Amino acid sequence: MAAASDLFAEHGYERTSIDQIADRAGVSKGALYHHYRDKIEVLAAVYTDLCHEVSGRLLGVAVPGADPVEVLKAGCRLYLEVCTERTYRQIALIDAPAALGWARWRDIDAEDGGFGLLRRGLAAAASAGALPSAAIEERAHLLIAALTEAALLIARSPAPDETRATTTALIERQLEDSRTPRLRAETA
Amino acid sequence: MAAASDLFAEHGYERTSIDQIADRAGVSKGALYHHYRDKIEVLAAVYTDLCHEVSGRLLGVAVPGADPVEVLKAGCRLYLEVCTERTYRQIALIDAPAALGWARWRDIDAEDGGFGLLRRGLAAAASAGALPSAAIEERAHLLIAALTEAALLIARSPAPDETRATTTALIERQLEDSRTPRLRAETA
DNA sequence: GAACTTACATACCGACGGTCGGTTTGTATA
DNA sequence: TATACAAACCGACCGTCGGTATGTAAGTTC
Repeated sequence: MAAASDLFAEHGYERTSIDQIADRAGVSKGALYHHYRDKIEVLAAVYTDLCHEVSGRLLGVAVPGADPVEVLKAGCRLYLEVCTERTYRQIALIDAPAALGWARWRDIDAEDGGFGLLRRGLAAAASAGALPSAAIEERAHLLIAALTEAALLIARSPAPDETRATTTALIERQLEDSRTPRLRAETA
Repeated sequence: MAAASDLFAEHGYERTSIDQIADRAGVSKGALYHHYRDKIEVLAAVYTDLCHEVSGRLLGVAVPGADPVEVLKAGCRLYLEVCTERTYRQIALIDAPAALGWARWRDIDAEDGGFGLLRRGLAAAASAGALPSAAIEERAHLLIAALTEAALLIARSPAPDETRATTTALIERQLEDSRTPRLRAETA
């Protein structure tokens, strides 16, 4: 797994051969195929692992009691930072969707990764009355897609810091705009 | 090109072999490689063509003199319909980004496809004062990413019409929210 | 200790992308 | 019509790579 992760991150999934992974791991091809049905399952395992790791890091920003929309914003900021790390970008943003297919990619992310947290975050904000409770699933999809796009845009930008600031502001603005309007009495 | 387009649309890029394309086109492999440097260039050509075609269709919604934001909304609605067509979905949304890479995918779309129109539409809306003129490039990216995600979500949805309505509403709402606030005197 | 499972290793297969030497067809010139 | 050259085209061949078949040594169970 570590060997595969390294090679995928460095050369991409397609350009990494099963033999290379086996060699790096110090085992034979047969051993590898004993543990994984095929190459794609290796990627699925590596990606799932990565999702777990990122989930752990993202959970750090969830301060209980805080404004749920602010928590979401903080999560988005941190996620964008994670997205710029080479390993996550290559494996989770580029290879996984291409090789696993969009559906499975999102499913794994929803189960074990940041997408799942995002959905729960939106649901929490909705049940706290801060966001509309309608179309949470769809909102989550549009948001994660925007974050992913922003990450790739930042990665290619000649001025990454600036691009990050701009896109972050746009996304946070979107979150702010979608707040449920408060009654005047509630507005402190 | 037509042969390749059909096969890609039906079986996907990876699962289509050069020999199949050549056979279907009634030429030899050598002839094919005489016209295209490698397999990826065949996809690039097919995708570029597809972008042109879609651009033409999208241009139909641009009514001169209309509210630029409304034009954008209409364009988004039409684009979402295009996205649900099998050929466009498979080639432009699934295979092209995976095989060409995100950067080249967006570049072609920006040059010849809907993404270019979107950018110009946002720019037009900005210069008409309807949208902020800042961060147009980034806005365009976030919007096209949302549209793409919505398209794939719709394609997988058990209730596609409903999902399309929901996502369309969310995206139009976003556009509406990002209007530059008008002075009170201007608001008819 | 026989039957069986697990965990590997090695040799091998078929498909596929891409190359290359060579042939045919088209075209400009004399 | 003959010559020269280029563009279009053919199909056999090669290397790589994902995946499989076969073999084997070390437990585990009864």
